[in-house]
Amino acid sequence: MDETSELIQQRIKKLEALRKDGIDPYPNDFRATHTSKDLHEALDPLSDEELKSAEETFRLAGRIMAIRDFGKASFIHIQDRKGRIQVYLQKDTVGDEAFRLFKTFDIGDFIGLEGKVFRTKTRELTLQVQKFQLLVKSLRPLPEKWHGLTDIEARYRQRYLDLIANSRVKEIFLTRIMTIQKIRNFFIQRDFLEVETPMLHPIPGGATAKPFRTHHNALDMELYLRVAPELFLKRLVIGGLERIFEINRSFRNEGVSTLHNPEFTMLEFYQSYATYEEMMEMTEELLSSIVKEIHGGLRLNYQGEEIDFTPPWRRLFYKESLLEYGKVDPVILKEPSRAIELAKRLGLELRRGTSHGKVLDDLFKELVEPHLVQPTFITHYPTEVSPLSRRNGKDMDVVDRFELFIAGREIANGFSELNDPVDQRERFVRQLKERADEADAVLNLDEDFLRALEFGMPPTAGEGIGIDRWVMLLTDAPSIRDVIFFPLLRMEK
RNA sequence: GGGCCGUUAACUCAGGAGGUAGAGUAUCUGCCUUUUAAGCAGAGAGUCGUGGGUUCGAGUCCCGCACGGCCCA
Repeated sequence: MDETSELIQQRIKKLEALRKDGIDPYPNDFRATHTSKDLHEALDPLSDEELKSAEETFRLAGRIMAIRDFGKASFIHIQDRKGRIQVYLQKDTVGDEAFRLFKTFDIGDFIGLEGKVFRTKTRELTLQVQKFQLLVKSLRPLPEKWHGLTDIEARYRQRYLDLIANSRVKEIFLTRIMTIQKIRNFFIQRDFLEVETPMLHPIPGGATAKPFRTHHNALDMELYLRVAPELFLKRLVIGGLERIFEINRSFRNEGVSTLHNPEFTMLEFYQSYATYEEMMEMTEELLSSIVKEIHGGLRLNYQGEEIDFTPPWRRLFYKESLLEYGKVDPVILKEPSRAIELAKRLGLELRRGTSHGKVLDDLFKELVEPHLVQPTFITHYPTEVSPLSRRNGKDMDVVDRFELFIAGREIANGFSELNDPVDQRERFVRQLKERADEADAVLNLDEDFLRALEFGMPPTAGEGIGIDRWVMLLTDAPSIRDVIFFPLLRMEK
């Protein structure tokens, strides 16, 4: 503890004085009957006469957020899990000794209250306290009442203070929580089962991202934190769980940015006897219903841009998007050398390789993605960059896959699943060859997954949705760190 | 990894051109029984992120480092 702080020293003295007077500064025997919200909802609509005749006694508990002291009476605001309410204490009502005790309380302390309700001259619903009890003595001063906590680093490191001081922050996280609940309900209603699959993977798969490495001591085994749950979820589909979803963490050992946190939450879902086209429709339904429930309509504002979620959303072939938004010469879609030429001219580094598909993908990220502000499905991706997707029946070089873009960023990725085990093996092998020159690539063929596929996977479509990014859109958050309680930061000092 | 910006009291912020640190909130003391950013009077509170350097003198200028933010890769 910061021993030099005068403010903390003062509060420790108060704590000692309480103990000396036989008062437990940390009791746990108070039970509230109501929350602040209960009172506001039930009593705000009442007339003054109705309120006066209400004889009910209420018990509330909360943290003291403001004190306005008048010598022989005090107004305070307390904050509980549902909000705030004003409280009035009078010396005459609570008694001299109790009032003296109350005067030692600080902003930040928790207090239990019992009393009746009235409305002040300024028409604020207020609890007139008859009895009260200290519930917790707080030893550190809270952030300032007016500006709150604005230091970004402090807000992330001490999220508890951010939550106490900035009501908007609590709203954002409530939206996140509600969103996940709605997603869960959406799938349960459609006869999907929520499952959990391993986060510790012997072979990282399901996405081409750098994994975190770890080690199991007893088994003396190298393990990786999963980069995606995909391959385990498909094993479950093979096992007969035809409709499943998982909402949980994946980990990617890559950069940190406003769109990337090393651990992030993904929804993945799989439905047998469905195609990527049905997945697109389900995505429209799912996401627009969430927007409607949270915003009351199908439009929302994200960082100054209005986004309209009214279905159906635009669908555009991958290559066409390069022509339309990227304004590229059509020859670039056919001639790998010309594509590389353009990429170099644009100053792209092409670190993922110079195959035609990879280069087109880099061009797509650079030229097309930023323009996809309204919800847009890009479809017909090159097979080369889609190792887990089923080939298109009419064109073997593209797959039955889509990615959903909103506000210039990828939100979802879905496809008809590749269930041809021979094709899957070939694509894995090709992937391993391409990555052989990457120093930190983990090169392993997931033989068990291939064996599982050989038993036969029903025709299935699957999809992943980045929950953090989706919540950013819903809450107008500019950084992914604003929607993750504890984003990864370097150690203090 | 590169560029730019930030780090001053518990919190929010000022500190011109280098001269030894300020305000508001919070805290403490006094007054005040319907206030709500309550009010009035007074007081205390600082390793100016950190380590060097320049200088008679550094919060301020220079260099390194740490942490954070934004942009780029």
